[in-house]
Amino acid sequence: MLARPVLEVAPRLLGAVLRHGDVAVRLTEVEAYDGAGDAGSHAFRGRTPRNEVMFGPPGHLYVYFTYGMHYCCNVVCGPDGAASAVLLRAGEVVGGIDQARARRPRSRDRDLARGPARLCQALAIDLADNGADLSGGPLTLTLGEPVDPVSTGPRVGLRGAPDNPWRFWETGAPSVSAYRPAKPR
DNA sequence: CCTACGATCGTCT
DNA sequence: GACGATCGTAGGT
Repeated sequence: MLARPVLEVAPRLLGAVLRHGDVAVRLTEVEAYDGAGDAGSHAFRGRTPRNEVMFGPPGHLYVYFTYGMHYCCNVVCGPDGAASAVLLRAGEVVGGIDQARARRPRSRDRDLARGPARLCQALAIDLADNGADLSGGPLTLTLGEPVDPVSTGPRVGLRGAPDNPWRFWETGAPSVSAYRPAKPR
């Protein structure tokens, strides 16, 4: 399934569960990054040490560090070498909630994984998990039943990329991240 | 609810 | 040397 085209995979990841140790998050919001031809993608300017996992086989986790303090994670998908990936933007904690609360002590439950960096915090994902195989082991992604209805809209925080509706979320889910417009400069 | 701003450092030009 | 697939807080409506 993850080897299908990214625009097909992304909405199917809604409802999937990502588990890391005891904490499990059910995904409610994702964004598609469509390979080296996508101006919004880290892969747009070619392969670099940071993004090399994106260019590998599907089913692995691409983790990056940003703003000097946050991690975000993606599921690599599409055929091997396509460099496409799905950013995991938000979800709801469905397992290990005590541990997730301990990692984000000031969050209300619905906010524990509401946002890509918060999701990584709740799941304790960092660069040590870059490239991890999601088919088993400590980090596991389990697909669920298709979610319906699904809403779509523009991706968050991008500048200089076409305004494609490549953000997908479960309609009405309370854990969907708050929209933040791209910061003007 | 909303908008504004600072934190903080790896990555790429 | 500029910028970033963000977040938490502060303050206004």
